[in-house]
Amino acid sequence: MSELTESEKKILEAAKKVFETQGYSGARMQQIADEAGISKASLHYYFRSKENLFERIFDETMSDFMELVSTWNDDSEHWEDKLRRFICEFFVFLKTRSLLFIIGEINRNPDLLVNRRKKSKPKAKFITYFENLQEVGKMKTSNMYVVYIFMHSLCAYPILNARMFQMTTGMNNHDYEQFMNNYPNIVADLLINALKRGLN
Amino acid sequence: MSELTESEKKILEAAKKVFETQGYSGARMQQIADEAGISKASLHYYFRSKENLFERIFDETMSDFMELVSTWNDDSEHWEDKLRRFICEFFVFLKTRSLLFIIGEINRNPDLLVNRRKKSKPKAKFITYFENLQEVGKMKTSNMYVVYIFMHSLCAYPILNARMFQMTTGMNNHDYEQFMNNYPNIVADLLINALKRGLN
DNA sequence: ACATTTGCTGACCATTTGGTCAAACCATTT
DNA sequence: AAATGGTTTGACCAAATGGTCAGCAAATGT
Repeated sequence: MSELTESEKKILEAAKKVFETQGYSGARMQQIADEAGISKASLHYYFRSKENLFERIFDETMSDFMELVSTWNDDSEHWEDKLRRFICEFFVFLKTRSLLFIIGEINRNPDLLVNRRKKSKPKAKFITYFENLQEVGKMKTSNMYVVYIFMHSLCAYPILNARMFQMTTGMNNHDYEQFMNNYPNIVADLLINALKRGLN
Repeated sequence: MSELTESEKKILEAAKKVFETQGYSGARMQQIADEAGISKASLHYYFRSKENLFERIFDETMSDFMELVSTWNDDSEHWEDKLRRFICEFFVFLKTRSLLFIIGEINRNPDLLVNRRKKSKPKAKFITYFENLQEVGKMKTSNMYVVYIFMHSLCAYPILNARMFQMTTGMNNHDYEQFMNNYPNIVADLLINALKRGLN
């Protein structure tokens, strides 16, 4: 199925690691080659340029995020359970992808988003789902854009900013991870409660 | 009072702009010189090295953040008003500093935090303030670490991630700014409500 | 008027870095 | 065994980049 050779896989894995930690400007082709255990010339044999390789990595991670954002299957599950499950999955997802990399690169070069804008849906399914539920009268009135942003912020930022939070709260790495174990459920509680109560 | 010459001010301003948008690796000494309207040689005349100039900029912004985090004057104002006012001020503050720059550079080189750890307070005043209020029985039981992280996340992330939120919600730049006008108050409402209700 | 310090710069340097290329290597085919 | 075609690399190149330095110019001191 996968049309990638062993070398290509190694390169992409190495490139991902280096780009995500160093950013485009900070990444070095030699470092990627070393990490992949091949020569720099081989790197250029498979991927013409740094720009080329970067786009490959960026697009892949970006696609993952976009897919997640637009994933919201409209089955019969009750919205509370659905939301809680989504938040837990969202959190796990965020821990394994470098969102900081994406945000940082977009900040450096906003065109990275402009090029993608065409492909993506105009409005996150999450928002329309809850707006519909609201119209049917199954839920108090809330601005679902706010709920959407709240959910993303509460899930993403504690991961993005983990190091600084560890410092300002006095927790060490282990404490913080422990602390984060139950965190998604607290977020779910808060949002479910806010939705039930209504948020304007 | 200010012991900086006109040239030094221009350089620092230019360096801040360039470092914050491009990061350390992406920043070019020539670009900083151009932005400041002087020669590259003059840049090195005032600040020995890129590293040196970077530290100056980073430390300044970092200090601003650390000061804000530890700012929580324990006056007689009611905690609800105090919290709401703080959130509004926090939000304005975040809009004028590049938090993404700080987080990105820390991610690239965690030592930047390790060196600072000594100077900073072990625990944010915010947390102890509300923990005390709780003990006196003026408030339901909540994990104040959670409240602390909630507040930071809800304020910072919508600014950090503005571009992607604009895309996934279908708002343009103007709409989003409009939307953000009342946002701090919604955050305050949510947190005050959560604290009154109790959060575990 | 002369000397000295200070601010500033063009020209230059050493190193780094993305990228190229001819040649070697290796598995498969003929 | 020779030819073939894909893979890999050391050696090399040109441009970019952080940094240096002798010297100029303008203020400042004597």
